[in-house]
Amino acid sequence: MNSVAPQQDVFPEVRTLAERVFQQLQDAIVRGELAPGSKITEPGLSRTYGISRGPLREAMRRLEAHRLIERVPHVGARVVKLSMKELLELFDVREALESMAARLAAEHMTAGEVAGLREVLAMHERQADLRRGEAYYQHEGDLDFHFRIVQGSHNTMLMGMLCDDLYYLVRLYRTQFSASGTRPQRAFVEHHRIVDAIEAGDAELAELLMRRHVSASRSLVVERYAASLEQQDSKTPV
Amino acid sequence: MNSVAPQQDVFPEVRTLAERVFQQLQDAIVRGELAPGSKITEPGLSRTYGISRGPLREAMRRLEAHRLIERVPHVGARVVKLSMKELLELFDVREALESMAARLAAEHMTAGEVAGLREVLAMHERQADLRRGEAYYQHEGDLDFHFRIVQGSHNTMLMGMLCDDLYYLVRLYRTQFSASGTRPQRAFVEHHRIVDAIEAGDAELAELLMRRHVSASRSLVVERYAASLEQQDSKTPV
DNA sequence: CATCACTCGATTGTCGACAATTGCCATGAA
DNA sequence: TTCATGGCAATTGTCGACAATCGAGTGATG
Repeated sequence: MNSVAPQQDVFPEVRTLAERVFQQLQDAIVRGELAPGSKITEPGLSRTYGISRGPLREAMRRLEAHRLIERVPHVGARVVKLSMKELLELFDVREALESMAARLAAEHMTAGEVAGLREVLAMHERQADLRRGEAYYQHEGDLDFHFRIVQGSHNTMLMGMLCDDLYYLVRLYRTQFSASGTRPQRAFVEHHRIVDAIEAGDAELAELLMRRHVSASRSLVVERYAASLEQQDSKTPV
Repeated sequence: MNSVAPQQDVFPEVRTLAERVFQQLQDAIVRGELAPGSKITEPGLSRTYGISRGPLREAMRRLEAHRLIERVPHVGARVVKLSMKELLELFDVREALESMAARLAAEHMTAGEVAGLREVLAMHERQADLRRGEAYYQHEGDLDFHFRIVQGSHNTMLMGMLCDDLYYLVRLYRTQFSASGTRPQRAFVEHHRIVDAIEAGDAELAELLMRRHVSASRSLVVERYAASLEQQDSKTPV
């Protein structure tokens, strides 16, 4: 159902321990239950998850490849901690990939998929009306929107890169920086215009709008960061 | 015994078995020594590389995350085999990421890096002059060119995605389809124009040119594929 | 002859133990 | 005090063995 929605603590129909602990760890990291930058030891995780180190290490290798943890041979592993530089890099990559996704979506999305996308949009608007400040649903909702467009591109490789890799990093960033409200009203307008372009089959416009959309998010992050720095400086003047 | 041709046997300064076998397998797959689509079994690889299954499985998990092998739980793993559809998907992703890379390179590349890039270009031209048809160096050279531009973007995440993931798939495709000559003369001209734009700091132009460059490669692949299909059809008319 | 159930060999999944390396801490000398 | 040094505990790397699962081949049955 909810494609990007957070997993509850049980992962059914997962046939192997390594797979389950991989998903559990991925979830724990993205939710911030494992603090960014914190060191994780194999005996520790082995105990908490009640499995041996074999499958655990396999799961960690996968997490490493997905850039959610960083390992140093013979030393250990720690949860990634996104710096502002890396966060901005992430936005550049998103801009490139998601604008391409929008373009392909405009070319390949079916009428049914477009309808589903509109439905998602309407639902999130209702939710945002209800709970104005609390932006949790807005969060997942925003990702859900992007998620659907990527699916609509019908490009398996693109889907893999964005949904399996980047979106987890985006969610990690959102918890790490506790970034709230992605400017709801503006974003909604932009979302609608993107869907309009997709529905019209206007690939170039969809691409351009998505590009601006992601770029605007990036600018907002930069803006806020600069503001927070300024505030910090005024607190510690000398 | 060694069904897989042994590497020049040593990857230096690699401190762990899992890391070494990962690189060896990656190399073997990309070079086609492990045939695309062929099944690989853990006991088999364990014997050929002389290690136990523990580190081997860790290496395989990483290869799986990098999309070089595909695994099915309790069944086994096989080397990926790029279909034409997936190959075209790969080109779309490359177009998105590399055009972004070119844009960022135009903004961030140092004079020294530009000079190095020009040097690479000149070297490949000399080599292409010498060995006209044999395009092996052209292959690696082409990737080298793109590789340097990605580096010039100074975007770590982008570098990771392209150099750690996509470029291995590109090389795999080149061996799998034994794709020769990437239209040397045309490509060289395009390469030079891209470097010109980068050196001039013209981000938009660099992006556009790179986009066209990748897109042209894609079109060429489509063209050749259509031609090969046609030929096949004429061979087996009924 | 086709189809289904079953058995068996092989492969994958998991575990606990052992070896190797690291980082910390105490001890001692300059 | 500061720095070097050596030992020690903890963690990581590797291995071999056992359990669980799959699928190919065999034979029985309609």
